[in-house]
Amino acid sequence: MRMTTPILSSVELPAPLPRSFYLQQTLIVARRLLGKTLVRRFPDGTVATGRIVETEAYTADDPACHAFRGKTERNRAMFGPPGHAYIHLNYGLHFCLNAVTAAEGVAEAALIRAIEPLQNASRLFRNYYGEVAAEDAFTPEYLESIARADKRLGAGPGRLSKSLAIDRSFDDTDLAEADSAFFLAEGAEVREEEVVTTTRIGITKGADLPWRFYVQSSGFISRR
DNA sequence: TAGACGATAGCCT
DNA sequence: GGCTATCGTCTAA
Repeated sequence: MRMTTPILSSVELPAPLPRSFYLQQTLIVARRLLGKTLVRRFPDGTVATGRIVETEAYTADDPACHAFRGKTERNRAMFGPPGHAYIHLNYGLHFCLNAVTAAEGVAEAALIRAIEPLQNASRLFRNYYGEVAAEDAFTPEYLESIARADKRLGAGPGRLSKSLAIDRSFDDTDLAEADSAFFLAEGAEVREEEVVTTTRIGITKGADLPWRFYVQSSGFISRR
């Protein structure tokens, strides 16, 4: 028996973080994004949420930053106002979601590398794996519980984008606007002793900078 | 306009 | 832990 996907009304949705949040130093923003809530509103009106547990910072004077060599068509969003999304394709396969930081004209961003599914994890599950034949054999509650425990749905920037059905067409989405397809909202505070600060993943330039942050206790980290 | 390579993830051993 | 699919973007010519 198939049950309908739970629909969260807009009344229940948390308010987006103010644009001023993204005007703090990029390293501070990356750190403070830990614990925040990523809210995704799908075209059919259903909503899924996740808790951010891993981020990285990219600054204008950082050789690993896509905008290091100046403005191009690809990185245009990073030069725009803070609080927008910068989404790029990586390795020809995976999309990566960034929150643009710093004042307009200054190209910096925080990469969101991992989330823990919160509400409507089964929707992320479907996005990631496609329609599952065995789905009808389980209760929605059971599907939701296994989906919430599935680390593939959020641990890694490419997996995260696939689960949330986010691609390059969402580049420049306003993350401080409640009507956007997705935005960032307040969440549970992550204590300082819970945060691990380390070097970034998968880059060769600026590889020694400790600009990656993750929640130590989370099981949804892309790489320890 | 060709050539190089990248902010990865999945599969195989 | 190693290998590789796969393609948009940038750079140099």
